[in-house]
Amino acid sequence: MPRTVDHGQRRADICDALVRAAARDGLHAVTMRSVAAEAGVSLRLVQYYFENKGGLMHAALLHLEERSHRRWNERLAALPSPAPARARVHAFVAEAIPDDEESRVFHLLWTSFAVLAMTDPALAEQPFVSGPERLERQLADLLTEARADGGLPTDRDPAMEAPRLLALTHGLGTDVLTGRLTSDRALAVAEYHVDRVFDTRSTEGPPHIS
Amino acid sequence: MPRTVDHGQRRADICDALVRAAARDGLHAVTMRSVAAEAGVSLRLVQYYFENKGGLMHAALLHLEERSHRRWNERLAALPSPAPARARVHAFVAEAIPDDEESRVFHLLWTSFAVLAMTDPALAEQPFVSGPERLERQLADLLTEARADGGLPTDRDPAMEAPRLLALTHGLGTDVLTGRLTSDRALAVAEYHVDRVFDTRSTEGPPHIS
DNA sequence: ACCTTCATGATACGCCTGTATCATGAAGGT
DNA sequence: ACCTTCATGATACAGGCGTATCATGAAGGT
Repeated sequence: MPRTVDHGQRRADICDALVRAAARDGLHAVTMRSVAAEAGVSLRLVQYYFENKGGLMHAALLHLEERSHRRWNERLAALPSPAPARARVHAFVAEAIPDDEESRVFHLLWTSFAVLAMTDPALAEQPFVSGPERLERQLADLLTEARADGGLPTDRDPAMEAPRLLALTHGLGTDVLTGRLTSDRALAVAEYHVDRVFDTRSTEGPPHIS
Repeated sequence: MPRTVDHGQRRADICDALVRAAARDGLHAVTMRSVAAEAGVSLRLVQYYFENKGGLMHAALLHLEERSHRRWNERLAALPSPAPARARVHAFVAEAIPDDEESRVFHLLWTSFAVLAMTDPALAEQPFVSGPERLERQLADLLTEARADGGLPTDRDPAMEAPRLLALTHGLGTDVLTGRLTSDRALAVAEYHVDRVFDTRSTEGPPHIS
Protein backbone atom coordinates (compact mmCIF):
# COMPACT_ATOMS: atom_id res chain seq x y z
CA MET A 1 0.00 0.00 0.00
CA PRO A 2 1.09 3.56 -0.66
CA ARG A 3 1.94 6.15 1.85
CA THR A 4 -0.61 6.25 4.55
CA VAL A 5 -1.41 9.04 6.92
CA ASP A 6 -2.91 9.00 10.39
CA HIS A 7 -6.50 9.73 9.58
CA GLY A 8 -7.46 10.17 13.18
CA GLN A 9 -4.82 12.81 13.67
CA ARG A 10 -5.77 14.63 10.50
CA ARG A 11 -9.40 14.62 11.43
CA ALA A 12 -8.57 15.92 14.88
CA ASP A 13 -6.44 18.70 13.39
CA ILE A 14 -9.24 19.75 11.11
CA CYS A 15 -11.75 19.66 13.94
CA ASP A 16 -9.45 21.88 15.95
CA ALA A 17 -9.29 24.26 13.03
CA LEU A 18 -13.07 24.34 12.92
CA VAL A 19 -13.19 25.10 16.60
CA ARG A 20 -10.73 27.95 16.22
CA ALA A 21 -12.58 29.41 13.26
CA ALA A 22 -15.92 29.11 15.00
CA ALA A 23 -14.55 30.69 18.16
CA ARG A 24 -13.47 33.66 16.13
CA ASP A 25 -16.36 34.15 13.70
CA GLY A 26 -19.18 32.16 15.21
CA LEU A 27 -20.31 28.72 14.19
CA HIS A 28 -22.79 30.14 11.72
CA ALA A 29 -19.92 31.65 9.74
CA VAL A 30 -17.98 28.41 9.46
CA THR A 31 -17.61 27.09 5.93
CA MET A 32 -15.68 24.22 4.43
CA ARG A 33 -13.35 26.75 2.91
CA SER A 34 -12.74 28.70 6.08
CA VAL A 35 -11.98 25.52 7.97
CA ALA A 36 -9.56 24.44 5.25
CA ALA A 37 -7.83 27.81 5.37
CA GLU A 38 -7.63 27.74 9.15
CA ALA A 39 -6.16 24.23 9.07
CA GLY A 40 -3.77 25.23 6.31
CA VAL A 41 -4.98 22.57 3.91
CA SER A 42 -6.92 22.58 0.68
CA LEU A 43 -10.67 22.46 0.45
CA ARG A 44 -10.39 19.05 -1.11
CA LEU A 45 -8.80 17.62 2.00
CA VAL A 46 -11.62 18.69 4.22
CA GLN A 47 -13.98 16.97 1.83
CA TYR A 48 -11.73 13.96 1.74
CA TYR A 49 -11.70 13.45 5.49
CA PHE A 50 -15.31 14.35 6.09
CA GLU A 51 -17.41 13.55 3.06
CA ASN A 52 -19.77 16.48 3.63
CA LYS A 53 -20.35 19.42 5.93
CA GLY A 54 -22.75 17.57 8.16
CA GLY A 55 -20.09 14.97 8.84
CA LEU A 56 -17.58 17.64 9.66
CA MET A 57 -19.92 19.36 12.08
CA HIS A 58 -20.85 16.16 13.78
CA ALA A 59 -17.23 15.13 14.16
CA ALA A 60 -16.32 18.53 15.55
CA LEU A 61 -19.07 18.26 18.12
CA LEU A 62 -17.87 14.85 19.25
CA HIS A 63 -14.33 16.13 19.31
CA LEU A 64 -15.42 19.03 21.47
CA GLU A 65 -17.27 16.88 23.91
CA GLU A 66 -14.39 14.49 24.23
CA ARG A 67 -11.99 17.33 24.90
CA SER A 68 -14.18 18.84 27.58
CA HIS A 69 -14.73 15.51 29.23
CA ARG A 70 -11.01 14.94 29.43
CA ARG A 71 -10.41 18.42 30.76
CA TRP A 72 -12.92 18.00 33.51
CA ASN A 73 -11.47 14.67 34.56
CA GLU A 74 -7.98 16.10 34.57
CA ARG A 75 -9.10 18.87 36.83
CA LEU A 76 -10.70 16.36 39.09
CA ALA A 77 -7.54 14.27 39.19
CA ALA A 78 -5.48 17.33 40.07
CA LEU A 79 -7.33 17.68 43.33
CA PRO A 80 -5.59 16.47 46.53
CA SER A 81 -6.26 12.85 46.68
CA PRO A 82 -9.16 12.28 49.03
CA ALA A 83 -10.94 15.43 48.02
CA PRO A 84 -14.17 16.10 49.87
CA ALA A 85 -17.32 16.14 47.81
CA ARG A 86 -17.70 19.84 48.20
CA ALA A 87 -14.27 20.50 46.77
CA ARG A 88 -15.07 18.33 43.79
CA VAL A 89 -18.34 20.08 43.20
CA HIS A 90 -16.56 23.37 43.47
CA ALA A 91 -14.04 22.18 40.91
CA PHE A 92 -16.94 21.42 38.62
CA VAL A 93 -18.47 24.85 38.80
CA ALA A 94 -15.08 26.53 38.48
CA GLU A 95 -14.52 24.48 35.36
CA ALA A 96 -17.96 25.23 33.98
CA ILE A 97 -17.88 29.01 34.29
CA PRO A 98 -16.06 30.38 31.25
CA ASP A 99 -13.18 32.39 32.61
CA ASP A 100 -10.22 31.41 30.49
CA GLU A 101 -10.20 31.33 26.73
CA GLU A 102 -10.53 27.59 26.39
CA SER A 103 -13.65 27.29 28.49
CA ARG A 104 -15.08 30.35 26.82
CA VAL A 105 -14.63 28.68 23.46
CA PHE A 106 -16.10 25.49 24.72
CA HIS A 107 -19.19 27.14 26.06
CA LEU A 108 -19.71 29.17 22.91
CA LEU A 109 -19.41 26.17 20.64
CA TRP A 110 -21.47 23.91 22.80
CA THR A 111 -24.30 26.40 22.95
CA SER A 112 -24.06 27.00 19.23
CA PHE A 113 -24.43 23.30 18.59
CA ALA A 114 -27.23 23.09 21.10
CA VAL A 115 -29.14 25.69 19.16
CA LEU A 116 -28.68 23.73 15.96
CA ALA A 117 -29.80 20.56 17.69
CA MET A 118 -33.02 22.27 18.76
CA THR A 119 -34.32 22.32 15.19
CA ASP A 120 -32.36 19.38 13.83
CA PRO A 121 -32.94 16.49 16.20
CA ALA A 122 -30.91 14.21 13.99
CA LEU A 123 -27.75 16.17 14.65
CA ALA A 124 -26.07 15.12 17.80
CA GLU A 125 -28.67 13.07 19.50
CA GLN A 126 -25.90 11.27 21.31
CA PRO A 127 -23.79 14.22 22.39
CA PHE A 128 -26.68 16.22 23.72
CA VAL A 129 -28.35 13.65 25.80
CA SER A 130 -25.69 11.10 26.64
CA GLY A 131 -22.91 13.61 27.18
CA PRO A 132 -24.50 15.79 29.82
CA GLU A 133 -26.30 12.78 31.20
CA ARG A 134 -23.03 11.16 32.07
CA LEU A 135 -21.99 14.36 33.76
CA GLU A 136 -25.27 14.49 35.61
CA ARG A 137 -24.89 10.94 36.80
CA GLN A 138 -21.34 11.64 37.85
CA LEU A 139 -22.53 14.57 39.91
CA ALA A 140 -25.48 12.71 41.32
CA ASP A 141 -23.24 9.85 42.41
CA LEU A 142 -20.87 12.29 43.99
CA LEU A 143 -23.67 13.89 45.95
CA THR A 144 -25.19 10.60 46.98
CA GLU A 145 -21.87 9.49 48.32
CA ALA A 146 -21.38 12.80 50.11
CA ARG A 147 -24.77 12.49 51.69
CA ALA A 148 -23.89 9.07 53.02
CA ASP A 149 -20.68 10.45 54.43
CA GLY A 150 -22.43 13.24 56.19
CA GLY A 151 -20.84 15.86 54.01
CA LEU A 152 -24.19 16.81 52.59
CA PRO A 153 -27.43 17.31 54.47
CA THR A 154 -29.63 14.26 54.07
CA ASP A 155 -32.62 16.11 52.73
CA ARG A 156 -30.84 17.16 49.57
CA ASP A 157 -32.00 15.10 46.62
CA PRO A 158 -29.09 14.24 44.33
CA ALA A 159 -31.51 13.50 41.49
CA MET A 160 -32.58 17.13 41.67
CA GLU A 161 -29.36 18.75 42.76
CA ALA A 162 -27.41 17.36 39.84
CA PRO A 163 -29.59 18.74 37.03
CA ARG A 164 -30.02 21.92 39.01
CA LEU A 165 -26.31 22.44 39.22
CA LEU A 166 -25.86 21.59 35.56
CA ALA A 167 -28.56 23.95 34.40
CA LEU A 168 -27.35 26.72 36.66
CA THR A 169 -23.77 26.61 35.47
CA HIS A 170 -24.86 26.46 31.88
CA GLY A 171 -27.11 29.44 32.33
CA LEU A 172 -24.38 31.39 34.09
CA GLY A 173 -21.99 30.55 31.28
CA THR A 174 -24.37 32.04 28.76
CA ASP A 175 -24.75 35.18 30.84
CA VAL A 176 -21.00 35.55 30.89
CA LEU A 177 -20.63 35.03 27.16
CA THR A 178 -23.31 37.55 26.31
CA GLY A 179 -21.59 40.05 28.55
CA ARG A 180 -24.36 40.32 31.06
CA LEU A 181 -22.27 38.99 33.94
CA THR A 182 -18.57 39.11 34.54
CA SER A 183 -17.01 35.73 35.09
CA ASP A 184 -16.18 36.78 38.64
CA ARG A 185 -19.75 37.55 39.39
CA ALA A 186 -20.96 34.35 37.76
CA LEU A 187 -18.49 32.40 39.84
CA ALA A 188 -19.71 34.17 42.96
CA VAL A 189 -23.28 33.17 42.16
CA ALA A 190 -22.20 29.59 41.54
CA GLU A 191 -20.34 29.52 44.84
CA TYR A 192 -23.31 31.00 46.61
CA HIS A 193 -25.26 28.10 45.20
CA VAL A 194 -22.75 25.50 46.31
CA ASP A 195 -22.78 27.02 49.77
CA ARG A 196 -26.52 26.69 49.93
CA VAL A 197 -26.42 23.11 48.80
CA PHE A 198 -23.85 22.01 51.31
CA ASP A 199 -24.65 24.08 54.35
CA THR A 200 -27.11 22.57 56.76
CA ARG A 201 -28.02 25.81 58.34
CA SER A 202 -28.82 28.32 55.75
CA THR A 203 -29.98 30.78 58.32
CA GLU A 204 -27.78 33.75 58.68
CA GLY A 205 -24.17 33.86 59.27
CA PRO A 206 -21.47 33.60 56.73
CA PRO A 207 -21.06 30.22 55.22
CA HIS A 208 -18.55 28.22 57.09
CA ILE A 209 -15.85 26.42 55.34
CA SER A 210 -14.47 23.21 56.39
CA MET B 1 -49.96 62.25 0.17
CA PRO B 2 -50.72 58.90 -1.36
CA ARG B 3 -52.02 55.88 0.37
CA THR B 4 -50.12 55.24 3.51
CA VAL B 5 -49.80 52.04 5.40
CA ASP B 6 -49.13 51.40 9.07
CA HIS B 7 -45.43 50.76 8.97
CA GLY B 8 -45.30 49.62 12.54
CA GLN B 9 -47.92 47.00 11.88
CA ARG B 10 -46.22 45.79 8.72
CA ARG B 11 -42.91 45.56 10.46
CA ALA B 12 -44.48 43.63 13.29
CA ASP B 13 -46.12 41.25 10.82
CA ILE B 14 -42.83 40.61 9.11
CA CYS B 15 -41.07 40.09 12.41
CA ASP B 16 -43.71 37.56 13.34
CA ALA B 17 -43.11 35.81 10.07
CA LEU B 18 -39.41 35.67 10.83
CA VAL B 19 -40.15 34.20 14.22
CA ARG B 20 -42.37 31.53 12.71
CA ALA B 21 -39.84 30.65 10.04
CA ALA B 22 -37.01 30.52 12.55
CA ALA B 23 -39.05 28.39 14.91
CA ARG B 24 -39.54 25.89 12.13
CA ASP B 25 -36.16 25.83 10.42
CA GLY B 26 -33.81 27.42 12.92
CA LEU B 27 -32.57 30.97 12.90
CA HIS B 28 -29.54 30.00 10.84
CA ALA B 29 -31.82 28.99 7.99
CA VAL B 30 -33.72 32.26 7.91
CA THR B 31 -33.30 34.26 4.72
CA MET B 32 -34.90 37.40 3.39
CA ARG B 33 -36.74 35.27 0.90
CA SER B 34 -38.02 32.74 3.40
CA VAL B 35 -39.28 35.50 5.64
CA ALA B 36 -41.02 37.15 2.70
CA ALA B 37 -42.64 33.87 1.75
CA GLU B 38 -43.73 33.20 5.32
CA ALA B 39 -45.23 36.67 5.57
CA GLY B 40 -46.88 36.27 2.19
CA VAL B 41 -45.22 39.32 0.73
CA SER B 42 -42.58 39.91 -1.89
CA LEU B 43 -38.88 40.01 -1.22
CA ARG B 44 -38.91 43.66 -2.11
CA LEU B 45 -41.21 44.48 0.77
CA VAL B 46 -38.94 42.95 3.33
CA GLN B 47 -36.16 45.07 1.91
CA TYR B 48 -38.41 48.07 1.92
CA TYR B 49 -39.32 47.84 5.56
CA PHE B 50 -35.92 46.77 6.83
CA GLU B 51 -33.18 48.08 4.58
CA ASN B 52 -30.94 45.08 5.13
CA LYS B 53 -30.81 41.75 6.88
CA GLY B 54 -29.07 43.08 9.94
CA GLY B 55 -31.89 45.52 10.47
CA LEU B 56 -34.45 42.79 10.13
CA MET B 57 -32.70 40.57 12.64
CA HIS B 58 -32.27 43.37 15.11
CA ALA B 59 -35.90 44.37 14.82
CA ALA B 60 -37.03 40.78 15.25
CA LEU B 61 -34.98 40.48 18.40
CA LEU B 62 -36.50 43.62 19.85
CA HIS B 63 -39.92 42.44 18.82
CA LEU B 64 -39.31 39.14 20.56
CA GLU B 65 -38.16 40.72 23.76
CA GLU B 66 -41.08 43.08 23.84
CA ARG B 67 -43.49 40.21 23.32
CA SER B 68 -41.98 38.14 26.09
CA HIS B 69 -41.91 41.05 28.45
CA ARG B 70 -45.58 41.67 27.86
CA ARG B 71 -46.40 38.02 28.27
CA TRP B 72 -44.66 37.83 31.59
CA ASN B 73 -46.39 40.92 32.89
CA GLU B 74 -49.74 39.60 31.77
CA ARG B 75 -49.13 36.40 33.63
CA LEU B 76 -48.20 38.39 36.68
CA ALA B 77 -51.32 40.49 36.43
CA ALA B 78 -53.45 37.36 36.14
CA LEU B 79 -52.46 36.32 39.64
CA PRO B 80 -54.95 36.92 42.48
CA SER B 81 -54.40 40.42 43.49
CA PRO B 82 -52.20 40.44 46.56
CA ALA B 83 -50.14 37.49 45.40
CA PRO B 84 -47.45 36.38 47.81
CA ALA B 85 -43.89 36.68 46.60
CA ARG B 86 -43.54 32.97 46.32
CA ALA B 87 -46.49 32.70 43.98
CA ARG B 88 -45.05 35.41 41.80
CA VAL B 89 -41.69 33.71 41.68
CA HIS B 90 -43.42 30.48 40.83
CA ALA B 91 -45.25 32.22 38.03
CA PHE B 92 -41.92 33.34 36.74
CA VAL B 93 -40.40 29.90 36.58
CA ALA B 94 -43.56 28.42 35.13
CA GLU B 95 -43.40 31.06 32.44
CA ALA B 96 -39.71 30.51 31.80
CA ILE B 97 -39.77 26.74 31.34
CA PRO B 98 -40.74 26.05 27.74
CA ASP B 99 -43.81 23.88 27.93
CA ASP B 100 -46.20 25.33 25.41
CA GLU B 101 -45.32 26.18 21.85
CA GLU B 102 -45.01 29.91 22.36
CA SER B 103 -42.50 29.72 25.17
CA ARG B 104 -40.62 27.00 23.31
CA VAL B 105 -40.30 29.31 20.34
CA PHE B 106 -39.26 32.16 22.52
CA HIS B 107 -36.54 30.20 24.21
CA LEU B 108 -35.22 28.82 20.95
CA LEU B 109 -35.04 32.21 19.32
CA TRP B 110 -33.64 33.95 22.31
CA THR B 111 -30.86 31.42 22.65
CA SER B 112 -30.18 31.58 18.93
CA PHE B 113 -29.76 35.32 19.13
CA ALA B 114 -27.65 34.97 22.25
CA VAL B 115 -25.27 32.74 20.34
CA LEU B 116 -24.99 35.31 17.58
CA ALA B 117 -24.39 38.05 20.12
CA MET B 118 -21.50 36.08 21.58
CA THR B 119 -19.36 36.70 18.52
CA ASP B 120 -21.00 39.89 17.32
CA PRO B 121 -21.09 42.24 20.29
CA ALA B 122 -22.57 44.96 18.15
CA LEU B 123 -25.75 43.00 17.62
CA ALA B 124 -28.17 43.46 20.40
CA GLU B 125 -26.11 45.05 23.05
CA GLN B 126 -29.26 46.53 24.48
CA PRO B 127 -31.52 43.48 24.41
CA PHE B 128 -28.99 41.18 25.96
CA VAL B 129 -27.92 43.23 28.87
CA SER B 130 -30.74 45.65 29.54
CA GLY B 131 -33.51 43.14 28.85
CA PRO B 132 -32.57 40.44 31.32
CA GLU B 133 -31.22 43.05 33.68
CA ARG B 134 -34.65 44.56 34.02
CA LEU B 135 -35.99 41.11 34.74
CA GLU B 136 -33.27 40.54 37.25
CA ARG B 137 -34.00 43.78 39.02
CA GLN B 138 -37.69 42.97 39.01
CA LEU B 139 -36.96 39.65 40.66
CA ALA B 140 -34.49 41.12 43.09
CA ASP B 141 -36.98 43.76 44.17
CA LEU B 142 -39.61 41.11 44.60
CA LEU B 143 -37.33 39.08 46.82
CA THR B 144 -36.18 42.06 48.83
CA GLU B 145 -39.75 42.95 49.52
CA ALA B 146 -40.57 39.38 50.45
CA ARG B 147 -37.68 39.27 52.83
CA ALA B 148 -38.91 42.38 54.56
CA ASP B 149 -42.37 40.84 54.85
CA GLY B 150 -41.01 37.70 56.40
CA GLY B 151 -41.98 35.61 53.40
CA LEU B 152 -38.36 34.87 52.69
CA PRO B 153 -35.65 33.92 55.17
CA THR B 154 -33.49 36.89 55.95
CA ASP B 155 -30.22 35.31 54.99
CA ARG B 156 -31.18 35.00 51.34
CA ASP B 157 -29.40 37.55 49.24
CA PRO B 158 -31.67 38.93 46.53
CA ALA B 159 -28.67 40.15 44.57
CA MET B 160 -27.57 36.53 44.27
CA GLU B 161 -30.92 34.81 44.21
CA ALA B 162 -32.14 36.81 41.23
CA PRO B 163 -29.32 35.97 38.82
CA ARG B 164 -29.30 32.44 40.17
CA LEU B 165 -32.95 31.99 39.36
CA LEU B 166 -32.51 33.56 35.95
CA ALA B 167 -29.55 31.40 35.04
CA LEU B 168 -31.21 28.28 36.35
CA THR B 169 -34.40 28.71 34.37
CA HIS B 170 -32.47 29.55 31.24
CA GLY B 171 -30.32 26.47 31.64
CA LEU B 172 -33.34 24.30 32.24
CA GLY B 173 -35.00 25.73 29.16
CA THR B 174 -32.05 24.72 27.07
CA ASP B 175 -32.11 21.22 28.50
CA VAL B 176 -35.76 20.94 27.57
CA LEU B 177 -35.22 22.21 24.04
CA THR B 178 -32.35 19.84 23.37
CA GLY B 179 -34.50 16.98 24.57
CA ARG B 180 -32.39 16.17 27.59
CA LEU B 181 -35.16 16.92 30.07
CA THR B 182 -38.90 16.78 29.73
CA SER B 183 -40.63 20.02 30.54
CA ASP B 184 -42.27 18.29 33.49
CA ARG B 185 -38.96 17.31 34.92
CA ALA B 186 -37.48 20.74 34.32
CA LEU B 187 -40.42 22.30 36.07
CA ALA B 188 -39.95 19.91 38.97
CA VAL B 189 -36.32 20.96 39.29
CA ALA B 190 -37.31 24.61 39.15
CA GLU B 191 -39.92 24.08 41.84
CA TYR B 192 -37.44 22.20 43.96
CA HIS B 193 -35.27 25.27 43.66
CA VAL B 194 -38.05 27.66 44.62
CA ASP B 195 -38.82 25.49 47.62
CA ARG B 196 -35.21 25.70 48.72
CA VAL B 197 -35.14 29.41 48.34
CA PHE B 198 -38.30 30.04 50.32
CA ASP B 199 -38.24 27.35 52.95
CA THR B 200 -36.29 28.06 56.07
CA ARG B 201 -36.11 24.44 56.94
CA SER B 202 -35.24 22.17 54.18
CA THR B 203 -38.17 19.90 53.93
CA GLU B 204 -38.44 16.40 55.07
CA GLY B 205 -35.20 15.73 56.59
CA PRO B 206 -34.10 15.32 60.02
CA PRO B 207 -31.40 17.71 60.58
CA HIS B 208 -32.21 21.09 61.18
CA ILE B 209 -31.93 23.83 63.64
CA SER B 210 -33.62 27.05 63.66
C1' DA C 1 9.51 -2.23 -13.31
C1' DC C 2 4.79 -1.93 -12.85
C1' DC C 3 0.37 -1.55 -11.07
C1' DT C 4 -2.75 -0.50 -7.56
C1' DT C 5 -4.18 2.35 -4.01
C1' DC C 6 -3.80 6.43 -1.01
C1' DA C 7 -3.54 11.29 -0.66
C1' DT C 8 -3.88 15.60 -2.53
C1' DG C 9 -4.41 19.57 -5.89
C1' DA C 10 -7.07 22.37 -9.27
C1' DT C 11 -11.12 23.62 -10.92
C1' DA C 12 -15.93 23.64 -12.36
C1' DC C 13 -21.04 23.60 -11.56
C1' DG C 14 -25.38 24.89 -9.99
C1' DC C 15 -27.68 27.00 -6.36
C1' DC C 16 -28.84 30.36 -3.08
C1' DT C 17 -27.77 34.55 -0.80
C1' DG C 18 -28.08 39.70 0.11
C1' DT C 19 -28.53 43.71 -2.39
C1' DA C 20 -29.45 46.96 -6.16
C1' DT C 21 -32.15 48.69 -10.05
C1' DC C 22 -35.96 49.80 -12.78
C1' DA C 23 -40.76 50.13 -13.35
C1' DT C 24 -45.47 51.03 -12.01
C1' DG C 25 -49.99 51.20 -9.58
C1' DA C 26 -52.37 54.18 -5.98
C1' DA C 27 -53.87 58.18 -3.96
C1' DG C 28 -54.02 62.63 -1.84
C1' DG C 29 -52.45 67.89 -2.47
C1' DT C 30 -52.84 71.66 -5.56
C1' DA D 1 -56.28 67.20 -14.12
C1' DC D 2 -51.73 66.77 -12.73
C1' DC D 3 -47.90 65.88 -10.06
C1' DT D 4 -45.54 64.13 -6.23
C1' DT D 5 -44.81 60.70 -3.06
C1' DC D 6 -45.72 56.12 -1.10
C1' DA D 7 -45.90 51.31 -1.76
C1' DT D 8 -45.02 47.41 -4.28
C1' DG D 9 -43.59 44.22 -8.14
C1' DA D 10 -40.15 42.06 -11.29
C1' DT D 11 -35.76 41.09 -12.17
C1' DA D 12 -30.72 41.34 -12.36
C1' DC D 13 -26.04 40.89 -10.36
C1' DA D 14 -22.03 39.47 -8.14
C1' DG D 15 -20.32 36.59 -4.69
C1' DG D 16 -20.03 32.61 -1.70
C1' DC D 17 -21.61 28.12 -0.75
C1' DG D 18 -21.47 22.81 -0.77
C1' DT D 19 -20.37 19.39 -3.81
C1' DA D 20 -18.53 16.87 -7.82
C1' DT D 21 -14.97 15.81 -11.26
C1' DC D 22 -10.62 15.13 -13.19
C1' DA D 23 -5.81 14.77 -12.72
C1' DT D 24 -1.58 13.48 -10.53
C1' DG D 25 2.18 12.71 -7.19
C1' DA D 26 3.74 9.02 -3.76
C1' DA D 27 4.80 4.61 -2.30
C1' DG D 28 4.46 -0.20 -1.16
C1' DG D 29 3.19 -5.20 -3.17
C1' DT D 30 4.31 -8.27 -6.77
